Amino acid sequence: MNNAINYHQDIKKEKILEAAHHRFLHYGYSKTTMNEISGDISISKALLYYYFPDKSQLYVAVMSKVADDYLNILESKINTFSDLKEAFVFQINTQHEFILKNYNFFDFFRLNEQNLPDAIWEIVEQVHNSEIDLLVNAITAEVEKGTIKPISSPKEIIGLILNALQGVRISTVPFKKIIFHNKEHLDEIRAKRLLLIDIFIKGLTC
Amino acid sequence: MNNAINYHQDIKKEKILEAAHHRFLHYGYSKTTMNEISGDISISKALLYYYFPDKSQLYVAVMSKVADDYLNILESKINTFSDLKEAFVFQINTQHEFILKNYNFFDFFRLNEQNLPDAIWEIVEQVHNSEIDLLVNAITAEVEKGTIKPISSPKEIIGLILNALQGVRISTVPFKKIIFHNKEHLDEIRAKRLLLIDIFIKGLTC
DNA sequence: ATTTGATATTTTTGTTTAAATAGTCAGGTA
DNA sequence: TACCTGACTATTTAAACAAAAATATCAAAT
Repeated sequence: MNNAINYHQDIKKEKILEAAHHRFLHYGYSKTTMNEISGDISISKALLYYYFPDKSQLYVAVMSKVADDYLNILESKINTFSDLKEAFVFQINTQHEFILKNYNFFDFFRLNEQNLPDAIWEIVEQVHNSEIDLLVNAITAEVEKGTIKPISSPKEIIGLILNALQGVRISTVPFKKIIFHNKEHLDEIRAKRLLLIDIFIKGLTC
Repeated sequence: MNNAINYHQDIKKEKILEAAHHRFLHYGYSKTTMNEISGDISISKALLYYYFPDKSQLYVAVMSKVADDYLNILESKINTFSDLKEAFVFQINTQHEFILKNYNFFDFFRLNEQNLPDAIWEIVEQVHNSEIDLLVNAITAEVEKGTIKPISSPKEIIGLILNALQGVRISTVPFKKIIFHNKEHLDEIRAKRLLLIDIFIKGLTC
């Protein structure tokens, strides 16, 4: 019986999360109202508050679920690369697909535009750490193989390279007000990152 | 006589530019008033408008002067480097000192925070192009010497590397709301950039 | 244990008014 | 004629307040 109740609760929560995900993904945090979410699945707004304490925690729940998918992909692939470049290419491509699919949740620039709950930054950091782990693991393996020269602090170097990759922008106009990226922009950025990685790998090779 | 008049005008203009530079540097565009600038040099506000058509063009004039100093340094050094690394180290250090000295004018993040006149972006672009020229020149020389492997589009590669350097951030918290950088932050970023350049150079070397 | 309508509370938006600031101009001075 | 100013107007920003919208709560129903 307790199971049945929890099962029912879980289904309801799932439905809410799904509706919330849909709204947040398309309209962002501020431009989505609790009324709309409850309306989409034909429940009262009060019921939303029965399942989730407030809007910000609902958002975090949605974002956590999305992040979990990403974290699982990374975790399942860790330690499966035959070289460092393969690992980087995987990281770049996975992040690329992930952002294409979840633009409003993990596109860096959008995160800073909206006034999202502070709690999301822990999730962002967790994802970032997972990416670092994956790549540190790959680089360490290479060092042990002797194909990459020994590094005093692999974590620092990987962090630095990820920063550098993050810096890659679309060609026209060096900086200037950053506008939301569309698919073409993201594709261009991805291509440039892959180019950059080649140089990095070469630079780290013995 | 015409010369005398122009000479006098130039002195006055210079004085205004100096006062404006001081205010803009410390308080930024929006938080500096034309009253304050004129007050600082004990002239009427109307006189300001006699010499400069409006506030935004006064700002651009100040910024142009600052940029000119920078452009002159770059130009005087072009083609004087014995290798590519030296050129990159020079670019990083020069930019570093320049931003330390002129934070409100050329610190990227501050530029996007204030609502500056659009015309400044041309100046930013000009500076950026000058940096690219310097480095393209250095890399081309290296390719001709045979120390760096031939590159199909040097300008593109240099642009990419400058993007990457721009991406370098302070360690704590990967992204998160960008706050104005203090000297310690800028020093840390500079150190990391120098580290990164080593890898790049190695990656480009034959 | 779930669910809701009604209601309270907080935040956002819009409007008005006052103050601050940008910008103009007729006229003065050298 | 070139340079300069005080007094003025026009715009922009800020403050204060009301109205609307959104978040959040709760007593009562199932």
